[in-house]
Amino acid sequence: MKRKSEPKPYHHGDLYETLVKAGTELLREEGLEHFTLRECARRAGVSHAAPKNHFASVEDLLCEIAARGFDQFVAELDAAADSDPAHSADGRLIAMGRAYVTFATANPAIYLLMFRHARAFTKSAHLQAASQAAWVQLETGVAAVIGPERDDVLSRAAHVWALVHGIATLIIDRRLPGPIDFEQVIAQSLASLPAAIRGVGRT
Amino acid sequence: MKRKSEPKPYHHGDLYETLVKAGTELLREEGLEHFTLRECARRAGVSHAAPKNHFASVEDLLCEIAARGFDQFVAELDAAADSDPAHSADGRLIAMGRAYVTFATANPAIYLLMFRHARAFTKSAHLQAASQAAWVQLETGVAAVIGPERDDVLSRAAHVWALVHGIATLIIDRRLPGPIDFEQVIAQSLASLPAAIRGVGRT
DNA sequence: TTCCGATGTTGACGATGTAAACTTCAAAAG
DNA sequence: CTTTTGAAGTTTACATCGTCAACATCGGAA
Repeated sequence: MKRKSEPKPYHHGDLYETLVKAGTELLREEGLEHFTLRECARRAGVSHAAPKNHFASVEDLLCEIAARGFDQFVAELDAAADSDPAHSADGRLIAMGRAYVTFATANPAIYLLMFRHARAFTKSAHLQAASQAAWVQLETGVAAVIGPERDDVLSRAAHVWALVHGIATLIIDRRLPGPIDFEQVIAQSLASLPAAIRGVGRT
Repeated sequence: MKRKSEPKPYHHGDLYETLVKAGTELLREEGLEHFTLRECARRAGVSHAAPKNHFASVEDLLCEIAARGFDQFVAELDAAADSDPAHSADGRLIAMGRAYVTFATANPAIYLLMFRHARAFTKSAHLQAASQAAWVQLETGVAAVIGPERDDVLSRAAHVWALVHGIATLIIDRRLPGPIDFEQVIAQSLASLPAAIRGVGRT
């Protein structure tokens, strides 16, 4: 038959994409703690063992979801950096930092999956590539701020990452005391960043 | 009988302490991901349902373990601050930051339980008190650096916390790229902290 | 000495991830 | 056009988990 030209190769729809989509929604709604392979199958309308044909384990499905999260993440940070009106290196880094925290708080469960979930990060080529791209992006931004000839680009990039990652996770986990103004924390922290990574006594 | 004078009130030993101890060891050995109430009971030598008499749920046991972790954590940070040779506010804050990261990397599973595990933090008075003490400790250190009359002590304290929390979690989760020198990251990040939270244009 | 209630055990329930055996069906092979 | 084949999906099963309820045990209060 094949009246539809979309990829519907076998009896059911293309379950792979359906599962990734259902898994992403489940993650957004219930969080990583309540993420369940059987619930993904339920939402996809198949039996609980059907995913086995497409994902060897629940980790494999999570890896694919995380990899797609990284793709979107990198794209949003790139867009933010380019939208900096002053087109200065400092402005680009700060804009990226803000976009970082914005992505994290807008997609908390996916962010935590991407940056916290420890397991099985070496098993997916897609995930490794996307994750690597994010790091290169950060390194480039830092090098532009402190100067590419510096020998501490790596550790300064780690400094930047730690700060925005810390802000993002503390907000997501609701660890900051009630009266704190998140916006003020973000603005102040990011504003201090270029000078901090440039180092006190250096150019 | 009671030949032993140690607290063995009923048929078995005092299971409460035994479970906390077994749970802490299990956490250190296997991590939060593989923490299991039944395994705690197994290690304590009791049946799988025995813990129910002392902890209503697995979360309750984790709360007690976390609370004790906070007690030790606060003590170590206090000791580190007092051991600063220069006795300067900056030096005390940096020493506390270093002790923070040291505690986290030395007790990764317990640290993650304390600062990451989202659930049920409002159910334990012990935990709430210990956690609050840690925050006050941080606020005091920050106020000493930037001046107690400043109106942004809260947000600057959040900045400091975010930085050390970010460093700690990135190291624990092995997210930093291989060639990075952790010690350099810690030293540089902490060194930049006093000036960063003092603000560029202020005293 | 008796009795009670806290403590611990046993067995059960539903949920999960995963494996194996079985079924279905589209497309390749003849 | 018929046959075969193997990927995709279903069913069943198993071990594990947290939690609950019914029962057993025994130290200390009455």
